[in-house]
Amino acid sequence: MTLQETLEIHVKAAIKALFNSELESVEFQATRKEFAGDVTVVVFPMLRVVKGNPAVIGEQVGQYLLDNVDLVKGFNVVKGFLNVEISDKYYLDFFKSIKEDDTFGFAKQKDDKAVMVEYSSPNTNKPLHLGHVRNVLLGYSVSEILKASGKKVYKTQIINDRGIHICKSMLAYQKFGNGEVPTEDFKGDKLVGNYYVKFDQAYKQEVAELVTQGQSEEDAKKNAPLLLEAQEMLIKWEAGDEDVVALWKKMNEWVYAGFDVTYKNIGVDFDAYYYESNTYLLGKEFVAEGLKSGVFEEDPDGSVWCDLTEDGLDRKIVLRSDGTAVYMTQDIGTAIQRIKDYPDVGGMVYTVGNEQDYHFKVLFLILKKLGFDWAKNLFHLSYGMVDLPSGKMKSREGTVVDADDLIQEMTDTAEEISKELGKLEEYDEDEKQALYKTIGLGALKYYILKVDPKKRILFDPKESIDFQGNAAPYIQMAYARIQSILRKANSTNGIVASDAFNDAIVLHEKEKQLIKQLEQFPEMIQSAAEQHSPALIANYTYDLVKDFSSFYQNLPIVLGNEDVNSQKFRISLSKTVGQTIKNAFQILGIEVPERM
RNA sequence: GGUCGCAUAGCUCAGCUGGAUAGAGCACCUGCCUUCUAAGCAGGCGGUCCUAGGUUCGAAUCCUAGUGCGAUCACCA
Repeated sequence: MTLQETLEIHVKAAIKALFNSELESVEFQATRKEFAGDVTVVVFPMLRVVKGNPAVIGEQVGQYLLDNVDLVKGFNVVKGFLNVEISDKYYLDFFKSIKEDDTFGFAKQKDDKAVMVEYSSPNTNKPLHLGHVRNVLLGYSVSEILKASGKKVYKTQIINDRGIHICKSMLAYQKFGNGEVPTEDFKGDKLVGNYYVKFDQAYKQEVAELVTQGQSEEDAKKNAPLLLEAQEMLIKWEAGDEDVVALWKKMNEWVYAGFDVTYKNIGVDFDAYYYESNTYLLGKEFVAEGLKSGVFEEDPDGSVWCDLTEDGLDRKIVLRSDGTAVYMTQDIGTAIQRIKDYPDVGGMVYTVGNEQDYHFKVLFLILKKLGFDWAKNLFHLSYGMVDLPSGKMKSREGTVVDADDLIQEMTDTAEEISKELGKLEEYDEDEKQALYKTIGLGALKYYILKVDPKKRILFDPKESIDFQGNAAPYIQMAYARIQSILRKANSTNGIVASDAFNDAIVLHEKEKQLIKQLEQFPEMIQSAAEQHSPALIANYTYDLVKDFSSFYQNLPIVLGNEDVNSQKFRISLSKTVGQTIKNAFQILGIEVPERM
């Protein structure tokens, strides 16, 4: 039971005993640091049940708690706020109960339904950029947070491997490729992306020529020979043309190999892959079923629609008049297929940008109408775009921040800073490189994850990502320091963190603050899971580390600490804080270094 | 035009179900490295919480209207 739960019972009992009234709930908050006390009971809401002066009621309740509850050792009332002081013993007992738990904060897996989390979901015609990075980091972290909250999780993606976009790259490759193949220094996704850009350049040139020949720009865009050729290619692909399919397979394989390197670089993984080239057919089957059951309706031209006007939305097309699938078709198919493949899945999370809010609203509604009971457990993890100062990133125009390049730049920056600080001299080259990556990548991940997912991020490549203050390296530094302290303690006088300390500890304010902060961690994971927000974990970790840094700079832990019992306690406390930092960063997907 | 989202310090962001004098980091200014790592600590400066109404004992938080920015409303994905 948490401290608040315990106190809630007693406050209710107090109101019952003193005023013979029933309290629905009790409102708590942390006591502000200018007042004495640890937990504050807000008296105002009680006035609905108990009439009287809030200050007087606060006094009476406080006195009751002091008389009847062991862990309460004092109180004071300021206006309508009852500040309750909690005994050190409570905090020490709590700390003892968690200090040897390396999985502190993580809930035991509950035996309920699994969640499938979709993220990344790239097109196969271009490399991953900063926008994908936000998607991938969010999806991965939310998956890990859900796991830590006690859920079983499958990570998945839908790969948009067919369509006009990949045909454009293919066509450009056919025309200008001269048999170029990926090399170790030039990944396949980059290669294919280059031909996508080349297509666009050549296409624009054609359009311009047509316009000088007198066509309107609108017509020219439709009539440019390259576009017509690409569309022809798509038709051939759908018809199963051997040459086209062979080229499509070859180029997609190049892209997948390139993506794998990037994912590995970022440090994310997947449990299941779905390909649009498979699922769009599936969607058609379910559309046919929905047509029979009356969820969908067919127009005279043969197109199939879902009428959502009664739900305040529009009519939505689910099949074109020529019988081909649209985006919605395949998403319906994919969702149903996933549940068939993983029957233990009871809900899904889609990590997709907020430009598709409407699409998912419609998708979820259609799945509900089709009668799937799991449709009520679908969640669109909608996040804001990552924009540049110049505006939106556009792959075609080459105005993107490439994922691989960005990671390399962050690693290089970490190296520069480390050298400036002149640390790491005694490290060998491999260790150094690994550390630069840990710090650089950590800084990038933290920078993105600490922001509320639904807010958009403006990324200015000229302004460097922070390595100080509310940033990953600050937190990693604290972790490394703690490991250093543990080594020091062991080498100085043989104390290890698991050594028992006795109860003759009088908690220093900074020690108590740390324990209070630790106490928050499990519920922080639960609310981060409920809200699908890694930002909560990031900000929590920062607060914990700030408290630790203050503790570390103001109190002697090993050296200069005469009291062996206190040494043991502080070492143990440091170790547990370190473990909590590690656990928190693990679910953000950020590594911590043993030294830095 | 309809719908959805966002708006807090010069900049980047916290602020949970309404609660005490709105908090951090960066930047700027002061101190602190011959004890465990200064990517740090201690402190200072900095606010019309977009505007106007409303609900409430109490509003950055909830409601209404407006302003600004973004997204979306395709037989594109």
